[in-house]
Amino acid sequence: MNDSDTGERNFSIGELAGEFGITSRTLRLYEEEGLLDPQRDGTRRIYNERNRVRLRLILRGKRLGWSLSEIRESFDLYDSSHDESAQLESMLGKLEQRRETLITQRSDIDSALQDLERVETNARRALREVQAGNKRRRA
Amino acid sequence: MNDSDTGERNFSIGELAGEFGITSRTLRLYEEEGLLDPQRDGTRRIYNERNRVRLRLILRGKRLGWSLSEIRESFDLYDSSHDESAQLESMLGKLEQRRETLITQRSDIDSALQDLERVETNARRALREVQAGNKRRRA
DNA sequence: CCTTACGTTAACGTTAACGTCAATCTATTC
DNA sequence: GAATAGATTGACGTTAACGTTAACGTAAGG
Repeated sequence: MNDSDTGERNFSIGELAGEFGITSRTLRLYEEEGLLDPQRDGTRRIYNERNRVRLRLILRGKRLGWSLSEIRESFDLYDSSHDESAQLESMLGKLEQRRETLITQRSDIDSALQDLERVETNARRALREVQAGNKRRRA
Repeated sequence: MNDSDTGERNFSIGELAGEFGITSRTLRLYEEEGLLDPQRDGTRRIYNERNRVRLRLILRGKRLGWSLSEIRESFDLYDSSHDESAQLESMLGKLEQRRETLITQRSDIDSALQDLERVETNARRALREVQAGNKRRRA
């Protein structure tokens, strides 16, 4: 084991970037925006498994079209303190909001998929017809 | 019926913007980007039902995080000619790609919803505990 | 010791998706 | 007919999310 004593692997910024198909610049930006905070070896960034999980969450958020600040808010939501009831209630409200947008997003996806299938069957039919026409012309 | 002879209603840019919660600027931009092309009454834009349907599709795309050019590409895909088999095959490929990203997006949504539920039940539990503590303290 | 690879910060550049504002036109209303 | 409401084009401003470059440090290898 190259690292301290836990059975955990560590990663340089370049390794992590390569693995996830992003650039180092992007990782530094995410850190600047408070989405990641890797440890340091002197000045060098060291990423551990926990950081990788976070990164995966960030990228999932991006695939859903969230902005970096929306992603940060979701982290804040998840990490927020559980001691004041006012806090907890506002949190539950925000969670409910998120759920709603996720659900309309899912129904948007479903209708987009339906549209897609319509277009696809049309295209397949058209393709068969074109090919049939070609056969006749060659005969 | 205020308009020509078809039973269709027409809309000014302001009406349409108001109805969909966007600004006129946005509608003009979408037109500039080739996503909409309303008729004109002199210089004024006139939107019909067909334009509204398009707009709805645009906004659905936005909710899914698509860029305007991705949205335009999807329109191009839907409207593209059905006469050359090469065209049709490349089209089927692109459709397949779209389907894949939609499906990973949907599974992203599902896992995000699961995370959300975990956090929510935790928050509810914490809220009950806090409230129980308050009761005891008041007693 | 020199090169090469990889890292650092800082700063400026770029693109998309609008917002904002100015100058002007048109139709309606008092 | 003067004012008001909404429309037009054109241009410049703004923000987010990076890309790119400069200037520099550091560890490994030949």
